[in-house]
Amino acid sequence: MLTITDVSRRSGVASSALRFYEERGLIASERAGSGHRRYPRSVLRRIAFIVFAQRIGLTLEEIGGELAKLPADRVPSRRDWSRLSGRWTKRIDQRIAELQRLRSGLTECIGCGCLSIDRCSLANPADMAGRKGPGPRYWLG
Amino acid sequence: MLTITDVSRRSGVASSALRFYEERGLIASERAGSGHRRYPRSVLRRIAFIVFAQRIGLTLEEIGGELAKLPADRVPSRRDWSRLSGRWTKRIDQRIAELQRLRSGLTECIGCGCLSIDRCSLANPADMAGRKGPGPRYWLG
DNA sequence: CTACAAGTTCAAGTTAACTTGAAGTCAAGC
DNA sequence: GCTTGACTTCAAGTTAACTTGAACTTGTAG
Repeated sequence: MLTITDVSRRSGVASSALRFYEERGLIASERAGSGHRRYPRSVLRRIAFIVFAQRIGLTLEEIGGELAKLPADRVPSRRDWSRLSGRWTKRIDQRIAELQRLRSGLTECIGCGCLSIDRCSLANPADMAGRKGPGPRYWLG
Repeated sequence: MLTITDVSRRSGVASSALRFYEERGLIASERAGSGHRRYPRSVLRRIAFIVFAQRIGLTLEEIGGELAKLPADRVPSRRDWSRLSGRWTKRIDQRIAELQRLRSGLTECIGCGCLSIDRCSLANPADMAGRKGPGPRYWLG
């Protein structure tokens, strides 16, 4: 069993953040007789996944929802993690696709010269995007 | 010259946000005799770039810094925007690279079976990353 | 036994990027 | 002239994800 400082050091996540995650139900701890937190090794993997997911762009709430799908009664198996992993990989691919779309918008609108005309959908997306809602949202879908 | 509501509708950015951007020096406006804001058409392009940059992941402060490099004395030319565009495209590529790194971490660490051993750099990055600083930062560089 | 480092809780502070509300001004239609 | 809607400023509120501080307890080294 690890102390909060052990976990903090090994995961790179501050103790205060670990307490915060616990409060939000993302991780759990047992308590020593003293009231001090004690963590099983498996918490490190859980935390690593939390950090991954954050970098992918998930909120703590979403992450909590995902982690809640893991079995509560046992240490998650490779298969369990694999399912999560798959969903998150999908998210990554979506985000990459969005970034590529943004890049196209950026280079095409410069390259094609449409920056010189007012009807350019970059400069003036409401005109082009129409039903997709107002504004640059056109590019953000 | 456009009113704030015109600009808001055409850009998809709320009036309150436009005032906020002005306060932060990201955009500018002239005033009608009444004190009401009046915007030149060119502000739409500027706002579109702001929205783009935000989706890329730049903070308003960074965006302000970039926009400050545009000429203040005239409406930016295609060449001016192109320079910005190039820098932001670079940012996009970096972010895509990071996401691909995250995806590798996610699938490799599941796929290779290292999730079953404690020395896995995903579950326990401090051990592997060493000098790169503590924790999952290893994957985030 | 005495330090003092590490842990605890709980409330309040922080930053980004806005939004909301209050209180008042301005413009257009009837 | 009056109402209504758009506009103004300025202060304060909001959400996420933590951090910091206060006040106090526990564990450990000498």
